[in-house]
Amino acid sequence: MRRINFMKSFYITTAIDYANGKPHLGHAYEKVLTDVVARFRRLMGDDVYFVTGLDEHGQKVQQSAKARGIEPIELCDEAAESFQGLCKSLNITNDDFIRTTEDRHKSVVSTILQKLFDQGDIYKAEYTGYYSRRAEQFLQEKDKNEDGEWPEIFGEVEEIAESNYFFKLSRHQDWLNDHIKTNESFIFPRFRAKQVLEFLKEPINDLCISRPKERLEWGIPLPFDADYVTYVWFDALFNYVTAAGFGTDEFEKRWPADFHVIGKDILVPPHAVYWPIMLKAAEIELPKSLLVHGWWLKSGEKMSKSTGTVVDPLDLIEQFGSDAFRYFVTREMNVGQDSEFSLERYMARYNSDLANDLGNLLSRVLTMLARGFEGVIPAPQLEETLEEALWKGWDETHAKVLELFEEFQFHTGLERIFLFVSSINRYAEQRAPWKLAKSEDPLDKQRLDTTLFAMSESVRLAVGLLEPVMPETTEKVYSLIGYDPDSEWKARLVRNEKLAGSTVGAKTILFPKPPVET
RNA sequence: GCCAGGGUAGCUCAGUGGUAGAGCAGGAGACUCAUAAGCUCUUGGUCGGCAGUUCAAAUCUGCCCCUUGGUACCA
Repeated sequence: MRRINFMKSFYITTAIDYANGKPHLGHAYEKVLTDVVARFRRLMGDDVYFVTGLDEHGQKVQQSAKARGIEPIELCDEAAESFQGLCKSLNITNDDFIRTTEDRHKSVVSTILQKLFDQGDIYKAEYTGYYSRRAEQFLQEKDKNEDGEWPEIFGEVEEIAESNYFFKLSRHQDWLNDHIKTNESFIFPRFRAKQVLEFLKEPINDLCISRPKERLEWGIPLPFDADYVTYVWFDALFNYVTAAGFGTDEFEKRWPADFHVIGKDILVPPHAVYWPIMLKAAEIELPKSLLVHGWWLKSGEKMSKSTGTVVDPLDLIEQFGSDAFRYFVTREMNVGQDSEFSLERYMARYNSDLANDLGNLLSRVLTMLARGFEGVIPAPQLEETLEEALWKGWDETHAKVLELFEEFQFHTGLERIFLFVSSINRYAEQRAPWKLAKSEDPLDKQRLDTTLFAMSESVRLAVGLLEPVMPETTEKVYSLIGYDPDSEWKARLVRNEKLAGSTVGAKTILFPKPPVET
């Protein structure tokens, strides 16, 4: 008898990136966003399973490999290394990295395709269109010039007929329409669902899912016709199911996915139309939710004033650390909307929030403790109005930020956290421990102890809340203030007096500022 | 064309019916523990435009303008 008392995983995925390309800001953002959600859920106690990966088949990969005189798989291996390197440099906590050329995936795709073929969801038909031999692809009306001619780059264009396999989409159109209407949480942000419903108002055509092998070899063969490979969507989308362990015991623990994190460009039709219908036809449960993010605008186009060279946003990871990068993209992007990337904004956030407010605060605390307390955090002696206000501020921040993070409002959540950091700096000014230290009054001595404790404790709390976004910083600060994070996250976010008696580390510059450009 | 998002202080953005907000940038000041950081005060907006609903609108309705994206077998 099978035991059913397992805990359902929180299964979250990114879209898989196409192997014929280099990592850019958009890839980096999607991984960071997903990782922030994954870390947040993990800290909240969920059993998180997080997968990202690479989409490796298709015509462009085949063409690029051919142009370089290498095998397609060699090109994919390079890309896999490159994208996995990106994950590593961003501190991404994915549990798996799926590649669509892996046997486990080919096997799943074959199984599904055969099932759908057997039950009549896939049929063969002839397709007529304009074909460019040079580009090795069929062209669309929109590919034409304004004068109605085919552009030069396509060379000779001829109208040809080709037999292909098609997947029946339309039979589930009404069902999908109903599903999206009734499941409010299926698409986040909600307004994106309107676009899908709009799309579904018109009758949808069936989806061409194959390419003849004579045109495309680099793909998964159709199990029921060796002359064809499957093309794009069955190959790419089913990665989510493969990675969840379809066909193994793990599958029922992980599936359905809690979130597919995707860009707005692949919502309609792939993830919101093809994917649900494919799953419905295959009799597999639907993912619970699609988390749709916007785009970074003008990425990589900003010029450095001093050198005149283009700044690659990804260079900033190495230059200022992964936490700074993660902070920037999470703080600036309102999930669902677009945001503009610029070096100026980046440096403003880095200098102002990270270096001046947070990093400098830690410096002051460590210096004062080293100077007057031999590096040991004193116990609090009293609680006056200023302390009460500080802790009240924390309670409000803590509650509100968790609420915002639950709703993916990371940008506002981070804003709240840094408002709290500011309040610690304000508290320090009001208490002025550097003045208290010079007083002979015993009450002032009590206040001094209290102040240093309160500053240390509030910094501990603030960086604790930052952990999903800035895990390295959290760890580093914990270590510097002599805090052992042995309890679970929720408990660590509650104020206590355990820091009293801790020995702190030497003064450390968390976020060094770059030399001022002149 | 149609559909959707955005249009709030110089910049980036919060704010869904009740006297316009934050951060950054700019200006002034006091302080000195600190990464010339932090703190206090301050300049700055007829909330894209025009109508309408309402005792009251950035917030609801209509039209228009600008901008981003989608408009399928394209990754």
